Amino acid sequence: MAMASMPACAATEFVAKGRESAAVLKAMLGQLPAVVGAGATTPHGLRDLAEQILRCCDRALAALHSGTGTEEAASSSRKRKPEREDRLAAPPAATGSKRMRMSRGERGTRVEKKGTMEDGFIWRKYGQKDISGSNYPRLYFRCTYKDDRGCMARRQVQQSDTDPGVYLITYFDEHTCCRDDDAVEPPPPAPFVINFGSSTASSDDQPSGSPWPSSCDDDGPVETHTSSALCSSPEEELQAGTSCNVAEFIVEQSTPVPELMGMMHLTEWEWEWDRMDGCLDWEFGKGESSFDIDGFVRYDFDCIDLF
DNA sequence: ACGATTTGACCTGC
DNA sequence: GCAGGTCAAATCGT
Repeated sequence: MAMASMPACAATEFVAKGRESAAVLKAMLGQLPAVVGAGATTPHGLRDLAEQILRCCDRALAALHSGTGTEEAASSSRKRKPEREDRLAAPPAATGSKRMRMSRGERGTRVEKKGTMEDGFIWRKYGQKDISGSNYPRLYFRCTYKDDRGCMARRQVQQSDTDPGVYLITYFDEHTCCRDDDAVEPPPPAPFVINFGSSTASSDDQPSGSPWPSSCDDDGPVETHTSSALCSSPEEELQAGTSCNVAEFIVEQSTPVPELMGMMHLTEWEWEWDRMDGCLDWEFGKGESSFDIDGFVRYDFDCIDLF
């Protein structure tokens, strides 16, 4: 809750919102031909402009991100009380600093998922805590490959009080287990899952302990390209407004920060689509649109000065 | 036997 | 002192 480095944080939020607005604009422009009718003139200039705004915002975010990130890293190395000798004598730096980070409210990337808490990664539960004011405990997971590959990715999962079918997932750190050593063993391949319409039910069928989302079980590894298998690309899809309606997408997992984009091997347009999707939720969620709001991920940038 | 999960204790910031 | 995050021994499942 504490807003560390307030100015940068606020700037980040503003830029993020501006970027999302641009993404919405871009999406709306993309839909225009479908609305007006096939063959209608595409406002290329406007779309280019929107894309330009998006790029500028991305760069601004990246700049802010890196700047505050180093700031954060520097401040996180500040003094801390000595660990208890009888328990934590061996690795004081690692455990101590991490605990400090967490305790003082390290911000992660929050994602809301419906029906399942699976996201394609394999997690090991390491803790559970009852949270005051919440009906459900918070579950703490770390990457299964923490020991094998030193992957420090963590996540916290909490069932929504208002909608028990919704899991509020907060991601911390990035998956290094799937970034460098592809040669060793393919990482869990479906960090980004797009379900269609009835996905929620199949997700419910999924045993909660299973590491894979149901949509992965169908076709094996699923990446964002899955959507492009049905639609040549999300943007084209938006333009075409065909049967593969954006409104039918339920994006069940995403990490909006650029670092995670890299970690999930998203291409640029996937990233654009990813982000845009969230924006659509954010904007269209207000009312009149036909988008499936409930299923959409709600991005929460908080302050992107983590990592 | 081994790995994953549970759960109480511990640590830290507020 | 409290709440939240993590650790690690105990327990469970295979």
